[in-house]
Amino acid sequence: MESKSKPKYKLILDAAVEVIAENGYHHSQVSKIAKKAGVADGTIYLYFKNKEDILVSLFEEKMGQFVSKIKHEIDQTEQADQKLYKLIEMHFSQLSEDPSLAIVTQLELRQSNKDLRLKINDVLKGYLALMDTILQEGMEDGTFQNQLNVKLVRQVLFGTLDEVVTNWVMKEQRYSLVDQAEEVHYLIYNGLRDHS
Amino acid sequence: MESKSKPKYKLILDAAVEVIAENGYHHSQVSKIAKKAGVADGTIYLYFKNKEDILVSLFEEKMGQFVSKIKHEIDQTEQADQKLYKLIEMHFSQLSEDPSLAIVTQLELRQSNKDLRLKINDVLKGYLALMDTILQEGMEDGTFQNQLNVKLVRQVLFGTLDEVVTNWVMKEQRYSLVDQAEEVHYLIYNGLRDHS
Amino acid sequence: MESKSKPKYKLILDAAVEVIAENGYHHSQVSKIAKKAGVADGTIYLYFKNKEDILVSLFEEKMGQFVSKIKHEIDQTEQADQKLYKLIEMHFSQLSEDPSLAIVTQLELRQSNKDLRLKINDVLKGYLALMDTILQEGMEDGTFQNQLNVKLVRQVLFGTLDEVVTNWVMKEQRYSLVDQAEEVHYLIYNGLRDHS
Amino acid sequence: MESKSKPKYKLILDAAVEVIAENGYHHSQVSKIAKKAGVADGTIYLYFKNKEDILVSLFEEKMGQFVSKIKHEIDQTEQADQKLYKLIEMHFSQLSEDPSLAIVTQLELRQSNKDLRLKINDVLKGYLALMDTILQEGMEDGTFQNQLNVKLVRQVLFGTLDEVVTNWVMKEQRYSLVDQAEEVHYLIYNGLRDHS
DNA sequence: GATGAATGAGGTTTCATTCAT
DNA sequence: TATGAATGAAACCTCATTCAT
Repeated sequence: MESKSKPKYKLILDAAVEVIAENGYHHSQVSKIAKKAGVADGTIYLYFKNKEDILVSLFEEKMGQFVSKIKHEIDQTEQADQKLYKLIEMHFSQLSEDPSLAIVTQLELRQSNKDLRLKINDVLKGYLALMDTILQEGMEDGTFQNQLNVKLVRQVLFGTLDEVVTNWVMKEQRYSLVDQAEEVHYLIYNGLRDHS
Repeated sequence: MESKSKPKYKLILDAAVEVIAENGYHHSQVSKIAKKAGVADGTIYLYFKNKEDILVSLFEEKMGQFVSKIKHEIDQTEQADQKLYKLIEMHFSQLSEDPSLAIVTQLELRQSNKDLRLKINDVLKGYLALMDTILQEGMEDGTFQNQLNVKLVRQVLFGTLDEVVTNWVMKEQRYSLVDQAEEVHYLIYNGLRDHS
Repeated sequence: MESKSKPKYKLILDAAVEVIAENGYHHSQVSKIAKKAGVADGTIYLYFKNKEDILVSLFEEKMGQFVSKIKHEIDQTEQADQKLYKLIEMHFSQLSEDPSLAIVTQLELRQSNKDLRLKINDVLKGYLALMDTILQEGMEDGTFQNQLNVKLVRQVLFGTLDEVVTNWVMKEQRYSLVDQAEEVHYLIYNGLRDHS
Repeated sequence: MESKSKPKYKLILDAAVEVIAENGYHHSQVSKIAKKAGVADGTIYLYFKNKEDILVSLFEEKMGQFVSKIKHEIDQTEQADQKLYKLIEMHFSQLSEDPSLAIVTQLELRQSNKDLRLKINDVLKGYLALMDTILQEGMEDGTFQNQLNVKLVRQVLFGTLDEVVTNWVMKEQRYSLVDQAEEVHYLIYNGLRDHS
């Protein structure tokens, strides 16, 4: 039951992350979220169209911050392979620092239906575009091979990161996720660069 | 309403795949599966403990065949990189040939609760072990670098395959999945082999 | 479909008595009770934990009134044998006046499972204690023999009342129950008093 | 899974008593009874019309023996008050000797519906008639008062016996039921005899 | 007579959403 | 804005009974 002067909108989203991480997606009733946020059930519907809208908004909000932080770091980095490293490292570090969010994104939100997952994918597009940019840059400046199938490589990259984080979450975060950044970067980069 | 002389067990599992692929996990009532299988609702419970058991059995059955087919092919292949290629190619081809199954494994089955997901992970272990074997072999015979972190590489491999298939399913199978095998193999293999 | 301004809690309990008396315990679905009470099915669960809780509450509520009315009358009576008579007479008269309740307590509620029956027995304890008090008093002031086994006599008394009422209910209330009070009192009292 | 050469009819009834006493009325499925009797589910229906018929037959069979044993003893007794004592004592002793039957008759069979209970009451009529005979005899020979309302007295007697046995069953048979026969007889007899 | 695989009707409870206040 | 009491649709599973063998 947080409160202070935070706008109710944010209050509700933060409550949602906590409630879902604690109870799992299917046991996260609207009434539970309302209680944790310190508002009435009905109030939720003044700020969100329906339950799904809470989840999409939650993902938009968190993912927006997630991506913009990575973008900011990358903009201060020169070489494409360094940018790739930064992306991997920050992907891991940000989720490491917010385990509740990690549980929600890696496990709980996937239990939602197809419609919601399509909307979530929309939100992800910004992140995927960022990956594309790095790859494109690297191809152009010779860091990576120049005939890469960007869409496919992006799937390799995203699929890898996603799987590594999910494994870490399912193993209950018993080891350092960030420590794996270097090795993951090596494997991906090694696959992408020109060895000729 | 299929029937012939198929044992009811198989009849029900096949019906379940179709119904789930058509209607989505959460709209796949037991009664719908029973109808499609051409049996009474109660008959389901002569063969399965409960609804979840249908799903676990479905996954066990299909995944068992999936893995054993790949294993069989790989046993007839010599070099580790060729085995890796076979695995990727057959992973893609088998799911290409059974789009209903692909929809179920990539999208619908993930909507299940944590318990079910843990059971599904158990079933996956056999497949992951197969990957480990290939990697180990390749490290020993010099096909791959010999200091690889097998567990991590396996996550790169599985994460990549999973993501590529999911993308293909979400894009409604509008392109050839198998055609991507070569490129995926190249990227992974390139990341693993020794370039010195 | 009653309503007026009665609180829903009471509305539901009254509906439950009627529905159970009419349809029998096993054909008294929650939805039937809800309809008779003029509320939605879900509303029941705002006031009661589950279906069993309706029954326990019903019994507590009705039995509470039942006993307290008898207690009140008895407190205004002097002699133990007169108190005994009052108890018998009011036991009969109260059930006579509410035949639905009589059907429910004598027949339908006994069809419940062991757990529920234990809870019902708990509720009965207050009534049995009242009987004990009367017996004790009568033994002390010489109305009854002074070496009675109170627990056993109470079983004779309660068993008799219960059987007489059940017979009346099963004979579809075709005769006056209250008219039997005097004779029952005579038989019991005659058995208890000192004839020396 | 008994067998030998017992006819299946008896085999099934004996199994029914055991199963109901062990599992309670509501958890005594026909299939469980069949298994305990060592026959197939369908076989039950060669000997009994339906499930209810098993219970009625069970009660008829056991109650028939119960009553005829009491009758036999009573026929060898002269005085009405001694016959009353015999009836009480044997009522208690027979149920003491077969606790499974006691549980079934006092607790489990009462969970059945109204129809079944009416049939059970039919079976009881023979026993109640026996009580009537004793009372009638006693009234005629002056052992009891001669203006008794036989039907009502019989309810006092049966209600008392039933309640005393039920209490003993619910207290898990932790004391001697037969030891209470004398006291119960005294209370009833004292209520019935002429003190003038 | 005996089997047992198959049937299919039936009911409690949850929870997202509304709307009168 | 905010409330929270009320709504009502929706589905898994059990088990008495049947009937082809």
